[in-house]
Amino acid sequence: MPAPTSIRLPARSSAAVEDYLERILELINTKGYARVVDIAQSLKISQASVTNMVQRLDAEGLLKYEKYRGLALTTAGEALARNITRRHQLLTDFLKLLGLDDDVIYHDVEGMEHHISPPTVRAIEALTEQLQRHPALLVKVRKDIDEN
Amino acid sequence: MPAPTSIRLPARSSAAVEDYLERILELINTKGYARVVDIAQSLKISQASVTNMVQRLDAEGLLKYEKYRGLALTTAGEALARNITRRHQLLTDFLKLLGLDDDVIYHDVEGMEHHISPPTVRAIEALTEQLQRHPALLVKVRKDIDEN
DNA sequence: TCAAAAAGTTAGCCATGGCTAAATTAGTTG
DNA sequence: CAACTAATTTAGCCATGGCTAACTTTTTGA
Repeated sequence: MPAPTSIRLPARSSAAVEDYLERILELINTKGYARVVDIAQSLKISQASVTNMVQRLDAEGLLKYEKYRGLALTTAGEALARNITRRHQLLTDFLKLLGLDDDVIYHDVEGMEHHISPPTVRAIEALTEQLQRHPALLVKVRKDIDEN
Repeated sequence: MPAPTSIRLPARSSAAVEDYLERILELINTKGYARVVDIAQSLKISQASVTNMVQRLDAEGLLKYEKYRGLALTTAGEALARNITRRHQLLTDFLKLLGLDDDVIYHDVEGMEHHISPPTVRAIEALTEQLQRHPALLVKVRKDIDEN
């Protein structure tokens, strides 16, 4: 049997699952761990809700959870979380390029990110790259926005 | 009292409410009316669910509904529906410009449209206009996409 | 006109993903 | 090491927005 060349991602995750995974990865990256209380504070939801979801994510194989102890992302969970994070960052960069306010960007990305398919991600990626090479066009866009 | 110069839009609508209003306006524009059965078929949900929501939209003042008879958007409902439709069309046009497939566009717009605030709408509008004046840049973007 | 079909409604159910309150476990500290 | 505190878990609830099945109203056509 040949070595696997890619990681199998779960079929389709809900927006809630994606939000949890994204935040868990971020906590692990910044604090080194992600406790229930940390996740709850970060997502501004109750600890009870977090416990529930964490148990579900364990059942789905996206993380390993030991009751009262702690959790760690599985390979699949981490791969998924990285994908989600990359998409989030790309969208944020793109809207930033257009000159939008940080709070607007935060709000809109938070809502949109779960609904953008890989082809659209690639398209926005390509567009962002080209826009960065055409500052003059961006200047015009920002001026148009301000004039409204 | 001076004449009102603008229509008061409801505070904030759920994604479901927005989907209903958008589809109802579309049906009225194309068929001249929007029956429960039409809405149900168009949104691919049951007639029972539509009846429920239509009664709720009536209670919220977004449309006038007469049991067993029919419905008509109120001024507020139509204004909201037009806004939603305009945002939907703008997003579709934008993604089309990037060269994405119609089914991808349909899927992504359907998901994203409810999460994009007015400033971002304006920004994408301005960007779309500028991109239309720079076909060369769009060609490059589409080439980048294809190369991936 | 009147019976069958189509449309609409109601009742009751389900899943998702929140919540609070109360119970339990783990960690800390005098 | 006991007791207090913080963290976690459980139980039970709620809202949203779907569903099916059964019933009612409206429309249609022989």
